Amino acid sequence: MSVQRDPAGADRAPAGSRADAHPAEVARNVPEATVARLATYLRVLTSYAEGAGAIATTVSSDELAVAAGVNSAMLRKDLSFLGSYGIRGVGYDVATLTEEIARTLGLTVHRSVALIGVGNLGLALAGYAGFASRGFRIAALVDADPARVGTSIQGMTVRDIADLERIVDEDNITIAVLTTPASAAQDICDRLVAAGVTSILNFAPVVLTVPSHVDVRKVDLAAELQILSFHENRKAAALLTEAVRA
Amino acid sequence: MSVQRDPAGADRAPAGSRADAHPAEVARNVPEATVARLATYLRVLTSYAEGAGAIATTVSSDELAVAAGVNSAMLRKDLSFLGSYGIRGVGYDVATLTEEIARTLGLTVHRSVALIGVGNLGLALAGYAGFASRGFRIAALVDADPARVGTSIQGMTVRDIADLERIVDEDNITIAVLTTPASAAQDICDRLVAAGVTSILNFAPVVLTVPSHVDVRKVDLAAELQILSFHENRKAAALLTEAVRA
DNA sequence: GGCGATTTGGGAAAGCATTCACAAGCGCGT
DNA sequence: ACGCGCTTGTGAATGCTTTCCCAAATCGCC
Repeated sequence: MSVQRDPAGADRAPAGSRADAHPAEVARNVPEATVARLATYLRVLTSYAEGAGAIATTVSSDELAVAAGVNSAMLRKDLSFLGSYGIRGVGYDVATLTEEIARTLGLTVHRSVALIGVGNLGLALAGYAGFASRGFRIAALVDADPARVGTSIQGMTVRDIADLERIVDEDNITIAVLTTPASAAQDICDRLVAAGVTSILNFAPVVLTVPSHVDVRKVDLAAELQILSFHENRKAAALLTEAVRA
Repeated sequence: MSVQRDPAGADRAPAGSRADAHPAEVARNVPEATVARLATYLRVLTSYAEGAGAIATTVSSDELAVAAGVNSAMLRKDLSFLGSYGIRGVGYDVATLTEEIARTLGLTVHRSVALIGVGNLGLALAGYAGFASRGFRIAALVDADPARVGTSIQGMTVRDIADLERIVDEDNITIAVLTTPASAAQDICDRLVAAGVTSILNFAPVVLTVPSHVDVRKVDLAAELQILSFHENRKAAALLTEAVRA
């Protein structure tokens, strides 16, 4: 998602930067929609490698597509943006593909993530195993509440929002996860950006305004439910008209 | 269908059901991308109504678009799917538009939501004010862990997953939020569907397989970070080539 | 060494979504 | 009553995604 890419979202790099693909491993310009799916493919591949017994060293686009819940043509096109790592008549080597996707997603480089706002949701995210197991480590927990600052969570000490700039700088934070109340979000966002953060995952229900070099992804939990509600409504209406017709 | 819809996602109703717009308030077939944005518009409108003093009883597509972080032409097109509720030369009446969006999203009907899995994330969601304030009430908390079953959270008693079918039935649950471990997700999903649930918000990092009449939305937190990571990578590469050129 | 079964890669078509651009409608001031 | 400025609603244009489809590549078998 969501873009401020929520559902869709496009902010194009306005400047040229055609990135003429010469310097070895500059990722070709992969479409946004593809990037979002790469993460899924990677997860499936990982589970293949460990889970199912490492028997299958190779996987076909069809198998992988089924496991990832997408059309196999789409999967092949997605992978073709990374280069030609498949073998015709055979499939994709699990290890190679895994590595290639991980590199494209920039997961081979360590990136420090800060979590701002240690309320209920922040707590849950701090302990979320999925982050750790998929290549991310929370490097700092930050909060504004004096009652929380200094306490220890998951072996980390919660630090004071007053020191935000210093924390970003010292720990080389480039990605921040924002779980503050809506009222504080834009303010903290501005400070993060000023301090050098260039990517923000925003759980606060507000639209953040950022300079064009900063990426924001929004996760709006209530919106997700509302979208489901819409479909419930549609289904109910469909049933109704059907009943009327009968 | 049975598409997962993570970032984008389109599943059209394949069958006819042209919904000839006769039966009063059948929602015209609103594009998926639009539905996702309606939730945002609704939030902004609500904050207008309360927050900024109820002075402005009307709002222009430009104002609203800026507040929602989208292009004003897109906003107008989005709203036009609901019907013609604007007044040329003036704008949209805040109250009318709010109501109209809420109705389109099916928020005027009460829907019971069950939360399955009361781990860290589940706990956070149970207490998430955003749900309550935006029209959803958690009607049931369910977990498999005997240590948690029977405990009280947010004034609700955690119930046993063994009673899942009865709970869904008795409380008339149509929407379920899944925050179980990945390994249990598909299994519980199947039981939910069999019991009559038709919409699922899935936080477990697996692709759920469901019949076509069931909607699934996936929220993959680690994937969000990976997408940001990709953009970090791209930005770094852009800087690099720029430096080389100089 | 060649043949058939398989599976990728990618051009081309089809389908959606976003943006542009402007005519049509509305209110206000005169 | 009328014109002017403002703002909606929407056809057309553009751009992005997905799907279709098939030639080219590879393996295993005879």
